[in-house]
Amino acid sequence: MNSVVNSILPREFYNRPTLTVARELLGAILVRVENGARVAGMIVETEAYVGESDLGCHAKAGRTPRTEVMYGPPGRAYVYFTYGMHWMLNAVTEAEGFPAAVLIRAIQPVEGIEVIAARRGTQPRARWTDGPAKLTQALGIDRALNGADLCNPDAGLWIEAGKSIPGESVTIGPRVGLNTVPEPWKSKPWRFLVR
DNA sequence: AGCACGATTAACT
DNA sequence: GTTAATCGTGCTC
Repeated sequence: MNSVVNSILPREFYNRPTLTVARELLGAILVRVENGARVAGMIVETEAYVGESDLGCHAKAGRTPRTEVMYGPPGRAYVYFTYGMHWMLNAVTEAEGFPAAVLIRAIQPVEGIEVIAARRGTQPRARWTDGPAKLTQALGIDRALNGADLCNPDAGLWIEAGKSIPGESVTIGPRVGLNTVPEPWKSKPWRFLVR
């Protein structure tokens, strides 16, 4: 193989139950291309947000300008702004018309270390990309990528197959930051993390 | 038109 | 452990 792009995960990967996609994204490589340069990291933490009935999911508000992308086809990026300053990256999952997505919460830097260091260098290396808003800052992801097709390399953002993470290396637990979300949604074990 | 709050982070006591 | 930063979104009036 001689391609610059290595096995981009296809749309069928995302067109499956969100929990399955969240689990299988662990070990995959999130790739951003800016001005022809690759900045990439291995995904080590994800969370699933599943449908209008999930009161932790933005789609609980139904179809609105903000949630529209989640109702679209799988394999697109849902990027949203929160806390007045942070961008979060999700991969849209399941069939078109059903709103669901996987939040990418942490990556381990693999390529483009200099670019990441330039953006995150004020912090210790171990904290460069260990949070959902940290990795979007490190990879230069913002509203311009909302709705981008992760299955089309022209968009400059995609996910490649990476290494398989064995079950004994995966920790599963409740999603983080859902402080005012009612039970049982607040405690659903929909967070996946590589030890 | 106004308001409360957020799938967070970094700095500080 | 606590808190400021900072503004888009969805809901109420």
